[in-house]
Amino acid sequence: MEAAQSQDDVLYAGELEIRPGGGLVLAGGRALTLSVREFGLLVALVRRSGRIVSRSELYTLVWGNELRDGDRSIDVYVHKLRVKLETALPAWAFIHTHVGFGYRFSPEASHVFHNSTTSR
Amino acid sequence: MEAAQSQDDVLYAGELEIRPGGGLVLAGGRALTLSVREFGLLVALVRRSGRIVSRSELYTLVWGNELRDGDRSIDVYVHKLRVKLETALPAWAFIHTHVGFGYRFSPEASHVFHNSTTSR
DNA sequence: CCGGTCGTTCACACGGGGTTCACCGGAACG
DNA sequence: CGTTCCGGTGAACCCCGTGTGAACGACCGG
Repeated sequence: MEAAQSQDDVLYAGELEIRPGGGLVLAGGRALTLSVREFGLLVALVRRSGRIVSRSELYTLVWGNELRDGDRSIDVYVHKLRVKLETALPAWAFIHTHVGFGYRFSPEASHVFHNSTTSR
Repeated sequence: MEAAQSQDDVLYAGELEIRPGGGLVLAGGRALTLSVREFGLLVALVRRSGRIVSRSELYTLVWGNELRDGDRSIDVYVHKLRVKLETALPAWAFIHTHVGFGYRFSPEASHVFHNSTTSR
């Protein structure tokens, strides 16, 4: 499980502000509603920003025990997280898949179709 | 197969930064998306920088068994790697062919057409 | 009880990855 | 030169890893 951190440290990642001690996530100033698992997963990823984290490591960090073969919980929760993050901040992509390796957290501009700002 | 290395050693080669334990490659600071095979091949080559590595040795290192006669996997994956590396760092050539012998990894300035910086 | 949320699991869809094949051009060789 | 060998390259193919919607049961507050 995640090592306990001081109650008042704050993580920043792009437009995100995360208070691991308070269970709070602000996306562009607005609060996100995350479940316990979603929040734990996000914190685990953010604390390892830029690195690829394997599924089994993520599972151990957030769920607290070993990832069983065939368990898809990680995939499902990554998806739930992505949906909420993208809903809040459509212009950004945060969680990147590295097939065969795991997931990497890094705020990057999403490849939005170039509706040129001058369109129409 | 590759000998296990400490999880946090880092290989540098020109503009490349490679974390064998983390499955991550940074090219000029930006993360590259490599498949498992591509990554293994790159690591094997970088760990032998400057030396010529035969196809069969590469195959044994990355695939874990003997290279069968007529198997072109190495060629294909060298090509895939080259494409991704060149896309990320057009000014550099990393993997050099030695016909009849194998491949040699070495970051060298590529012979780019001198589009003078004053072009356009 | 009743409705809602949450975590887990399942089923199916989908795309990326690994392998193989075919074709091509260049190099080496006689 | 003509032939042969070797590596480069694009593409077809199938499988597996991942994405995704939904069902299900546990739990909780009202």
